[in-house]
Amino acid sequence: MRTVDPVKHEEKRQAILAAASRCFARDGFRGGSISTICAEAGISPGHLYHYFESKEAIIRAMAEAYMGGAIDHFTGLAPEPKAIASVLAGVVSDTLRRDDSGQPLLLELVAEAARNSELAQVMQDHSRALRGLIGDLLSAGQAAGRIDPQLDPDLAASILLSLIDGLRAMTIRSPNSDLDDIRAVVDTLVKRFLTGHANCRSDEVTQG
Amino acid sequence: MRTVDPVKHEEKRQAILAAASRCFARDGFRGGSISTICAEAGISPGHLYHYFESKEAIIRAMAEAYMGGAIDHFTGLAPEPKAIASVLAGVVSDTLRRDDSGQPLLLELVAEAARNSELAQVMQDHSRALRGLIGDLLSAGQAAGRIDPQLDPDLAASILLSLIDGLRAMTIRSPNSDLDDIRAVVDTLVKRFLTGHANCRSDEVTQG
Amino acid sequence: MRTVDPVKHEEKRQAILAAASRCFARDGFRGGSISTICAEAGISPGHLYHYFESKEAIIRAMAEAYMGGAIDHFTGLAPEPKAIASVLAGVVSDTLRRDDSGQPLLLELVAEAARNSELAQVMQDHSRALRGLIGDLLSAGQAAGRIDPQLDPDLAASILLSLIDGLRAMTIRSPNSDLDDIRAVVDTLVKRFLTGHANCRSDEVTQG
Amino acid sequence: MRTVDPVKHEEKRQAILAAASRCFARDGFRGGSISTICAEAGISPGHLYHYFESKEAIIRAMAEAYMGGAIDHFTGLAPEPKAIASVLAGVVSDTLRRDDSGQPLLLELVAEAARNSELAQVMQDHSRALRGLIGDLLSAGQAAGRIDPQLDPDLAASILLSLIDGLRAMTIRSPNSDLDDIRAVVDTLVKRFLTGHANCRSDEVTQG
DNA sequence: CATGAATGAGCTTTCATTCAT
DNA sequence: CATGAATGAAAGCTCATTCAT
Repeated sequence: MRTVDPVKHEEKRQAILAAASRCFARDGFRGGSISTICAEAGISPGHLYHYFESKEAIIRAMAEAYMGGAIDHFTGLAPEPKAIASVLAGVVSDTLRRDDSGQPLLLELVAEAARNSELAQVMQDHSRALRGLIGDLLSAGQAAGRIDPQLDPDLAASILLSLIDGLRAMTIRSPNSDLDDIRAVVDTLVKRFLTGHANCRSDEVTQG
Repeated sequence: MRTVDPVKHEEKRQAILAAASRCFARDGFRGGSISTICAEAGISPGHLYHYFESKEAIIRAMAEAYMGGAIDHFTGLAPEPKAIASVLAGVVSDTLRRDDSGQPLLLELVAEAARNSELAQVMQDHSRALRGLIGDLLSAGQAAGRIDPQLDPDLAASILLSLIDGLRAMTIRSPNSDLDDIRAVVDTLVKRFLTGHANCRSDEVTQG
Repeated sequence: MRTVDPVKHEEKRQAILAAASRCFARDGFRGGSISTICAEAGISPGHLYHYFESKEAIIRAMAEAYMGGAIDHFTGLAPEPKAIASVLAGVVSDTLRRDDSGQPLLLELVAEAARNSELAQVMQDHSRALRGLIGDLLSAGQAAGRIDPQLDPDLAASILLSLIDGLRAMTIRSPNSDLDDIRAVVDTLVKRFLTGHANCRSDEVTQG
Repeated sequence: MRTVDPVKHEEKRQAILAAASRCFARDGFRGGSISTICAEAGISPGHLYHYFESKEAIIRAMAEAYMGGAIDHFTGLAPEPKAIASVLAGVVSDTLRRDDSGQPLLLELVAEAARNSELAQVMQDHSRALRGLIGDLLSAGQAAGRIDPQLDPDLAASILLSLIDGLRAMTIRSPNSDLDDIRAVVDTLVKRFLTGHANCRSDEVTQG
């Protein structure tokens, strides 16, 4: 009757979650099977149920981890108020750069949330948190006079998140696009949107 | 020697497709089963295979119909060159208005296309077509001096489509948002993006 | 209310049977489907049931036709009593020559008869008839002093038939065999068996 | 960390194979269903797939086991060179004696091999091996002066195998035959064929 | 005579989950 | 902690057969 090492337990849990991510990214939530995940994680199916009570629970945990990552990403951001528009434009357009193999997962997650209320809850909570973080940045930018003061920070944040989601869809819709070109235009779009200023080409704005 | 009405055949096919849409919207592509679809369509499981050779084929047909609808939507648009920015802004923000029960389907479709190459093909073809239609509108707008001439029409179209996709995700991410507020901001975003002009609040732009 | 032309009816029946033969030879009795047969015969599934009451009935009719062909083959044989051993040896070894695409059917038929009593009956009746025909030839040969008089004609006939069946299996077991070589040895075997004489090499016997 | 006994696994595999043999012998390969096999083996349908990856795989394994048995049978044979003709005659005619419930399976197997290339390969490999074994016996007999030296051992072996196959068909074609009578004649046939000597009635030859 | 729409049982296979060891 | 044997429901799909037209 040994005591369980909670650290090891958590590590294993994370390893399983990572394996699940890979499987789900490859095969989708319905297509990825428990036995595939077990094979990928190098454990037996019976054992997996010591860490997660169901497939559902894995998906939920994964969703939390996935979106938690996004929150960390934005939390880490603490730009000079003057540069906020540029930084946000960069964050959005960087969606297209990250060679995140989990890319497809986000869309899968959103689609699944549309019919799984528990997942929907997780998603809403995280989206609210994200909106809050971005909204704060925008407010700071407005205080510094670099963001159009008439924009509602929360609504604008909401739309920026939508744009990020949409760009993930784009890589599937139009996989042959030149990502650098797209990024430049996205950059322009975000800056024009946030500043409300004329002629906000990337070069000019970063100069100003 | 009675060759039966091909019109009836096509009608039935469409009815099955409609039933499938409802089921897939409710349960997802993997979750929606042939037997559910048959129940919804009021036919026997065996009979469905007189109309579609596989579940895959149903999904493909659905994808084509779904995206074909979008193309029709944009093809129907023939705005005054002067009003193009406004009209496109309206189209984008209207994504949020349509109580299209097929809403969740689009994301599902994109997620599925990420791992189903045949579906990916359908999607790419239609996306290209859509981009072309919107790009033409933008070119016309540029010729009329109402759209920023420095924007590449195809890239800009691509991003508008992404935005539409992203807005669909938003209704899931933040179902409690006030859609009218969102629409107003989206409107602003699109106009600022396309015109490149300062202070492009909806009211002002439509006046100009 | 026209009167049915019985000749045309019978022709169609035969055409369907021929189509069924091709399908069954290709796919087996269980594997060959009614709809495949209909496609091959160029008729609709519903119509097929005007000619045969069930798939079973088709198989039965086919079995009868198939074995009837063998009976015709042997009935047509009316050799000089002196030559009977040679002729029979030729008939047996010719099994390997006929490019009868229905070859596999015979084995299929026998295997099926092992578990389908109705088919078994058909098969037994025809086998008895065949044995009778061959037995008569053997008796004639014995009367002419060219067949070992100690052989029971019916038993010997039975074994010759077995040999024919077995040779059909051989083309599947050893498809790369040189059929001419095999035929020569089969020839020797049959002659030695029937005559009971020493050194019955084909050349010598036919001379003698 | 308990890796379970691979012996038990193999035993279960064999038990399933045995159950499958019984089902296939009764219903044929296409007629015998997975669920019937599972019922016969006393396991659940899902569980069967821990042992065999498909129905096809079961059939293949069965074919291998079945034909492997025949090889063992012949490998076990190490007769005095003098007695080879008798021994082989006995082996052939014993086909009719064995109350092997798998009898019908062989024909089914051959028929199936005619349209299943993987099965055909298994069958050809085993047939070649069998021919080799019998051919060696015949060569030994030839060296001992008891087998007609002009016979090609491989061809003769091929034909003996065919005869065995054919005798299996006979029990279906003519189930009312007196098997002992048949066996005696088969015995005669084989001896006459192999020795090439006159009057090789069983009694005489075994004396000589 | 002829069609093909329609059925529904049954097929092979997959999979989340449980449990004895 | 860890295994993998075992379950059974449900999946996608096929097919012989019937029937209105």
